[in-house]
Amino acid sequence: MPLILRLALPSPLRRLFDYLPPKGVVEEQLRPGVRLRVPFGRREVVGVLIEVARETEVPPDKLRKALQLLDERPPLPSALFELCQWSAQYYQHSLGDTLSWALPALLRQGEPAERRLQRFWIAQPDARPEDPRLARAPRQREALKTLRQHPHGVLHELLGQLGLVKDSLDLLQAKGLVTVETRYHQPTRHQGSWLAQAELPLNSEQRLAYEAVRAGSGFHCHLLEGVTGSGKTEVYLQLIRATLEAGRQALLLIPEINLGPQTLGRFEQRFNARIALLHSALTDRERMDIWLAARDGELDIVVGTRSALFTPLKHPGLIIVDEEHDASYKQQEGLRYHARDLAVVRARFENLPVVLGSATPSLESLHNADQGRYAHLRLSLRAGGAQPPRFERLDVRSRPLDSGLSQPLLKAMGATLERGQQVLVFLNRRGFAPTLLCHDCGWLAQCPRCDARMTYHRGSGELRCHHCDQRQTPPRHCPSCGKLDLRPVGAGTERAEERLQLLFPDVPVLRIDRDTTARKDALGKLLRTIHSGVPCILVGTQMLAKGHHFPKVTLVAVLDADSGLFSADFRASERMAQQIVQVAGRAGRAEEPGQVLIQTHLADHPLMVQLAEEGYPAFARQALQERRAAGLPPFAYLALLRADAHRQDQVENFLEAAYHVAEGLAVNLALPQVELLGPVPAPMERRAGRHRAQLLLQSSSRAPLHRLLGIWVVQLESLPEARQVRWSLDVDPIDLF
DNA sequence: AGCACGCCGACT
DNA sequence: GTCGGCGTGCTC
Repeated sequence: MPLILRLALPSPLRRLFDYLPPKGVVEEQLRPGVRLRVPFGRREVVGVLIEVARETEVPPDKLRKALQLLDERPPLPSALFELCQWSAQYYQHSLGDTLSWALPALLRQGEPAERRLQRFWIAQPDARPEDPRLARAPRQREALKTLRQHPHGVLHELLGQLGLVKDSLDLLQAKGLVTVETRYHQPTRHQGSWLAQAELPLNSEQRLAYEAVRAGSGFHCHLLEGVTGSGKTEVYLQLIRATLEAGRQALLLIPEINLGPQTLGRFEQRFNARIALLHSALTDRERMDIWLAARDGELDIVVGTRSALFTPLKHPGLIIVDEEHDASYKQQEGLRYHARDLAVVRARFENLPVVLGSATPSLESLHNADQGRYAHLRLSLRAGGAQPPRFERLDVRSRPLDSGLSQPLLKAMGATLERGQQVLVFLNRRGFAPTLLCHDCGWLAQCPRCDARMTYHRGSGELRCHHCDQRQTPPRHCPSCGKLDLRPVGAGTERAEERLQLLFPDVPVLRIDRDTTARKDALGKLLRTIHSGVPCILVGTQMLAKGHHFPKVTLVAVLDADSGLFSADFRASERMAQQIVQVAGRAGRAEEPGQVLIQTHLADHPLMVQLAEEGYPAFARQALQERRAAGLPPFAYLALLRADAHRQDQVENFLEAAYHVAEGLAVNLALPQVELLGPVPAPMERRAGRHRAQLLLQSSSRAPLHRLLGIWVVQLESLPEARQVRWSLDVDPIDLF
């Protein structure tokens, strides 16, 4: 019997494919984890060997021969390979596709798993621009000066960017003033201490947290709940220093915002270490070089967003997930993994400590801490004894609103500006107005492709759908009754900006949202104005809630907090509270506590009261109780089957069929814990011209749910109704849309 | 998911 | 006459 190679292939199909070995390849070379190029249908793909078997169910006429063995040894270390297998299983995703998400693009295209040697131009240490041989060679002199500013050398490909000309360098090389080195492109480190800069002293709470993480050995998980300004980052830095001293590598995950450069800067100042930042602008080659360097132990610290979780580490010592509550850790397509949850799984597999940090922890993590699964560490003291911001509910029931702004709020803003301080207005809604309304007949500007209103953008003079990016010029007459009285209703950031500029003509009003920061460095320019300290008003969306610090802002106004309290999504209130607290955290400085005014029509709502009067921890307690009472996560486990299609009946048929299969499984497998809710139309039934619906599975415990899911998805794949729809299964969905 | 095959509308 | 629309069938 010949050898049978069982491969995971980059395909959504949740099964392995069997092949015969390529010509001339012997059994010893076929180690699980190596890549092979194989014919697949009418194309060639790269697969990963899962196992070598002696027999196969596949009829011999279908069995094909693999084309080429691509690796001598498996490129993916076994710990990570196991993490991928676990993830594929947990998220009910195809293993081959899961591996594709984890491997650098070049590896899944079949490139050799080798780093690229590159040429670097380096000035000799004793080369001086004053060298007499350069007295009559001004261009060489300039080139040498430029090169001397780069002690690690300049990549050959980047010479042009620095205005360096190869001819000058060749001449300098001939004089022995410049050399070319061929080596890997990677950060370097000098001999000696890991610290390039002294550490800040830790306060008592920080020290406790630091020591708690250091005290354990092997896997343990810590929830570090630290209010803004309490110095979480310093704790991270010192934990990383201790990790480096132990000869190990650290992995830091950050949310998907532009905080990478800022974080990297801080790390580079602090450490004499080899640090890499994984960000979206990297080329495939750069990404693979970092991946390989980390795997081979040639990087000390890896910083990156969600997908960086899959970076292999030769000597892993610590994983930190910063802002662990942030929704960007959940991937919303393909393999729908949650990087925070997988970080904990990975730490368990690799026997490491993991730290989840946030000022506003997710209810999931708080619950895990309550259950004793995570150690709960708290940082409540602000640096320099700064006072926490004061929260005030501003009841706007029966108060007239002027472009979404109430009189008391405007008064408070005026007073703040008069004192020479800055005001931040938080409004999580872009555009001028959420919709256009005909005052005569009630017609609303509706997106033709979605069940949603179109937002009116005055700046660009168009109606835009924020769900499918449909754009059109607003009608002059009402399309329904022909009258001319079309009015923008409600207020977005654009309208708030315009109105505030009218009301406060003497101060700049800076709008910060996706529309005003689309151009490169537009955000940087706005931030520089803010940091110059002039009194001004910032109007912005959640972009303002993340990362930045505005010491001159002493008043934060939250305009539309209510939407979080009556949304259909059970997580809306948690998100709203996190956003409010995060925005509030941007404000204030040591001497001057910030003031936070929350405009609301629901001033008596228990969650609102808790948040404003007692802060986030009390809010979270209250919200957790409500979740428990309602049997919602984290007290229950969810899986959501989503489907969409051109025709509504196709979606219905598929979900009905899926329902019956699941119902049958629940009975046959005796899994009464698993409840089926639906199928129901999605909260937005039509989006981008497609009909959407979903089926929710809810269970009081995880094991029965997963038992059912594993069998269910395989059956869904072969359902004839499935061919007419696009469907996906979301395990632990974070939003039900 | 790709990719090809296959059968019906407006055009270089 | 053909280019190309997306239905449907398959991938060891």
